[in-house]
Amino acid sequence: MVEKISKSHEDYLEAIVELGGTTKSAVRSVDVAASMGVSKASVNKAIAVLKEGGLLDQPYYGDITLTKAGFDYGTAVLERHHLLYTFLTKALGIDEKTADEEACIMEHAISDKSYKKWRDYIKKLDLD
Amino acid sequence: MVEKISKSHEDYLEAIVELGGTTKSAVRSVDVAASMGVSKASVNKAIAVLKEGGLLDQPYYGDITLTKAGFDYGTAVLERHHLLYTFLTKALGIDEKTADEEACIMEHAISDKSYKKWRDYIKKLDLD
DNA sequence: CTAAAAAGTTATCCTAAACTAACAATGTGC
DNA sequence: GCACATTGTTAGTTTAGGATAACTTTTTAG
Repeated sequence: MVEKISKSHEDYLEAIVELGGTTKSAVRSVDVAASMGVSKASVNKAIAVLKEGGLLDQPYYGDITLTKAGFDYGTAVLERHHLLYTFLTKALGIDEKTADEEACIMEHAISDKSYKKWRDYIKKLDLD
Repeated sequence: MVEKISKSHEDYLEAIVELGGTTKSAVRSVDVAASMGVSKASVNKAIAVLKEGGLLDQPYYGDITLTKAGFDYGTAVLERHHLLYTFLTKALGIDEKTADEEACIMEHAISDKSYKKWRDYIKKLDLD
């Protein structure tokens, strides 16, 4: 059973996965900060919490690697984002910038059970 | 042009409309608190900000009435909620409780332009 | 190999949004 | 019409999540 974390922390995990972070491939704090548009101090604080929760590792002054749990969590958020983005752009015809912004908020709303239904529904639409 | 307000304040306006608040029909603070599951102190503080923003009126120790702008804003949020709820339950087959919870988050993500596209899309589905 | 740049850390502060508790105003039942 | 319950207000506290600034550590250029 995965512990539920805040939207903000979900965003951090998502960004790390998007930057190529895995259990093997490390990511730098400064890149997370740049990609999210937040200060490195904010990243540092979020990292401490996620580390505490067993979602990632970071040695003192070192780079960030995800744990299995952290990678799975971040990947799940990213998948929801992609799914919603596809639906908003392809099914509804919303422009890319708007779709991305709106997917960013909606991605935090979708439970595992709902995600599967969304996925099946979109698969049936057979978009492009 | 409508001023964008916080998700939290959108929730207050939505709740007031849901309780029957209009420019004519007043709503009591205590009912807003009960329906949202927050303290009356929290309602009081939110009301002060919404009043400041011209979205509602409340005399000292009096009931809440919405302004035209406040009613329109609250109604718009509520419409998005209903639309999403319908989509989640009817199109995706998500259970009512989950759909309501997830619509509560997603409703804050949808811009005016996107709302129209969602509405047209769902109309075409011809649900129930 | 060392000076400077870059990256990570820490301390402190700010804001939004909630809470509790105490107080003030209003409304109701007898 | 007064006592008491209900409702609204205010003050002070907490927590999450951001920021800046100063400092430490690491990396890199020459």
